[in-house]
Amino acid sequence: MTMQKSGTPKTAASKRRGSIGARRNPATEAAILDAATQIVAEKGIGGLTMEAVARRARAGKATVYRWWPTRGALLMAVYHRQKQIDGYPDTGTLEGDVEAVLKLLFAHWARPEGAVFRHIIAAAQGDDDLAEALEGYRQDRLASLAEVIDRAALRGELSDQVAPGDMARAVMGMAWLHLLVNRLDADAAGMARTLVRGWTRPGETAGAG
Amino acid sequence: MTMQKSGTPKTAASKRRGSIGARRNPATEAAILDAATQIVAEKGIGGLTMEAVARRARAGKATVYRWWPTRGALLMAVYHRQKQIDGYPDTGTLEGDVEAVLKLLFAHWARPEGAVFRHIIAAAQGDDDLAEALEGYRQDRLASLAEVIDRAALRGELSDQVAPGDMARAVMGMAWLHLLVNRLDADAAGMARTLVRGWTRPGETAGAG
DNA sequence: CTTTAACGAGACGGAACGTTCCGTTACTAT
DNA sequence: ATAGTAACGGAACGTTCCGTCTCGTTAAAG
Repeated sequence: MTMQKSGTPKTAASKRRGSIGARRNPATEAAILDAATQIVAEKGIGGLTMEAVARRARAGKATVYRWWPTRGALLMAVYHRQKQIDGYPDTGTLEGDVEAVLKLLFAHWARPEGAVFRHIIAAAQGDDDLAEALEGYRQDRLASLAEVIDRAALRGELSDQVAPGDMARAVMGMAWLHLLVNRLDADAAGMARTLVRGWTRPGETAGAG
Repeated sequence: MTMQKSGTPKTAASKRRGSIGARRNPATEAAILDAATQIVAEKGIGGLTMEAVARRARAGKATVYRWWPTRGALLMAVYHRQKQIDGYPDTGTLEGDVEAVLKLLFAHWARPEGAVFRHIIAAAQGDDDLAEALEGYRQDRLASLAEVIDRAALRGELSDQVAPGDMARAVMGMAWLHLLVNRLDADAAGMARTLVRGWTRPGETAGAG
């Protein structure tokens, strides 16, 4: 008499993670995030379906949906899990700092797991919730860049002709552009030079009407 | 014996666009691109399914797929159809030109049809063919920016410390960033100033490393 | 012990996918 | 004139994924 229904092995604890009671199972959370990370790294965002994640994690779809109601939420969780770039190095000059920032970002994004971020930006274009989450994260990153710029200001290195906020956005824009067009191998030092130094000849500041 | 199958009105030419022989029907192409444009403008990229396009255009799905094998290809066609920004104005200064470029781009992207571009960038993140098409378009845009920068060089306005290619990419990055985070109302003049003028104090060029 | 909630598994209807037929149409080459 | 060719609208097909919903099981909380 086969008591169990279908393929429900009750033999060992090795399989079937199962509930640990009326509370969230950390092992399940980890398994789902692991699965999602692997899938994105292997097949890109196109392969990341809630079904595929549940399958690989040996989890029920309901469990996935319970904790991450949308694919965007799941993506964001995957990225947050591995973001640990919080401070940027202090090289002594603004240009050196900007170069270091760009190199750090490019190196991070070039990793298989780091590639998730471009898909987050992409998905945010059609997902308001994700767009909001991304905007929060972006402001956080801008604040980090502001610290770099503040340091330059304390050194007395900064011009008062341009707004620090725009400086941060220029760096971010340069970084995102190269991420989105898959040019993470570009010359970060040259970019930093272009951003930080003026484009016009020194002392000749052509005053715009 | 009912000769015609199902609902095949043979009464007038008013309905059923139909074939015009063994060649592509321009009316069909227009109808499909019109439908796609309308759908994106009305419901955003999320509503743009091949089925919906075929429905609205009163076209067969096979016809849509015949000419635009992927949604990305259709998106690109919609955008190409309405892109007519080819030259940028000559304001007399690099900073003025960059400001004009940014304002033109922001104004264009802010239009309901112009919003397609951000979805193209998004879709390109997971579609190699579209990514390639986007890259071609991007190079074309970079070339346009190069013209602006060349004009400044001819005026003798340009510094020789930074690469013109990086200048163009910095402008593009700034523009794309604001497109992708829905900040097309930002201060283009300030951005232009930040990009073109140096960030550091004039005459004090802090030599890095 | 009873209640509660998370767990794996999977059935369900719906939507869109991309493909494949069909019969019709009209240009094109013979 | 006649046959060949290819695009057209339309519809049906099987597949995949969606998000919701039940199950029976498990173990903490009360």
